[in-house]
Amino acid sequence: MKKSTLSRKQEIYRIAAQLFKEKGYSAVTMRDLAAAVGVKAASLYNHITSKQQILSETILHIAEQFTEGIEIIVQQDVDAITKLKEVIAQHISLTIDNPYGMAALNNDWMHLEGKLDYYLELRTRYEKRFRQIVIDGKKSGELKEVHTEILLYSILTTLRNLYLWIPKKGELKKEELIEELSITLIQGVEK
Amino acid sequence: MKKSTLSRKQEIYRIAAQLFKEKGYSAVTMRDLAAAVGVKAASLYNHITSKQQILSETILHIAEQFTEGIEIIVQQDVDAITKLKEVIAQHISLTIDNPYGMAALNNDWMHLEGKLDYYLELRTRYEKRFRQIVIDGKKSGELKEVHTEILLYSILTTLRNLYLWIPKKGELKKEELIEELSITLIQGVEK
DNA sequence: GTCTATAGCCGGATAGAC
DNA sequence: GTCTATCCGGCTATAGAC
Repeated sequence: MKKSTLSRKQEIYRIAAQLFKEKGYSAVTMRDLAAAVGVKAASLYNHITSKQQILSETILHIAEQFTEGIEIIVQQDVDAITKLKEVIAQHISLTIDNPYGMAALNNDWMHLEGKLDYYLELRTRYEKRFRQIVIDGKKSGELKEVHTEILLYSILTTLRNLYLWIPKKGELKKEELIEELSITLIQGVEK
Repeated sequence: MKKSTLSRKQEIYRIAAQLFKEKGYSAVTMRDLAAAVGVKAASLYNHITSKQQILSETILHIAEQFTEGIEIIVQQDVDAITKLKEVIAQHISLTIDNPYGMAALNNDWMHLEGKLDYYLELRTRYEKRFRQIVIDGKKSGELKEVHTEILLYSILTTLRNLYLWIPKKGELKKEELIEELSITLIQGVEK
């Protein structure tokens, strides 16, 4: 049946992403992956077409979600702080959904072979939307007059690396995390 | 002369760190490194002992600087906000000194073979000192009552990834960067 | 101190039996 | 759909000529 084939493929993708997070794409061998799945390396090829395709689908699926998401956020008729909070919430949601994929997105994008340009285009578009929110927020007086790129990258870096510690904080509810992280990133930590 | 041998070795280390930043340790071959240096792969071994040692020395040298630095900072008799600013300044200084080494420290530590445990010990010690500054700051009322780990990791992640964009911002002076980043991370971005 | 040649091993992927 | 066997190329590192 198609369903069982699909879930077998997805299981391989899921385990691959975990291994990619631990050692990076280049250091994970098909023999490693096969052992983690519980088969021999040759058997993987009944379900997948190549190692490269695992990486490519994993990364691009998430990158598309991010770029589509922020394009919806920027179009809304709300203030910049609200948009920033929605961006933070989107990062938290997507990271909770797929922390291992987030690791691949962050660390292994340069190993994309055929679709590197497409990935870079998605990332550039994402950063452009994010930057526009910051610029608008400074113009409207909602945000401080700090250097745009510093503000942009300091927030974005924290969000992009959430996968490093979110899995450990299973006890923290998603809504609490959004609230606390919004305070930390937007209002600062000083009382 | 010893001096020229040393600088040849250091040149190889420097170029290796640049390649490690671009593709990651595992994806950089000794042939890649040799080509970037301008010799054949076999010739590298007159100056270095192994690929692994390049990684190991690069990472541990920086990790030791961080851990030694924060141990001096925490011992000072100043308030928590001042200590936080000094930690930020240390990250900026060490990143400007060696941005490519910072990339290896962040992304390739898991490929350390013999000295992984030592690295992890240094990192744990560093995070422990940083956490203590946060806890003290909350106790003294200087810092908000947000979740300690959220505050810790959101600041630490931004600092650890400075190497990603600091090289591009060559026009920004170090003191300005320290000032602006301190504002962004500590006081927040909302006006 | 750099080179060519190569040892010895491991990589992704395929062929074909079951 | 999984297996064994294998292709073929690339990997780190060494040997030894120059």
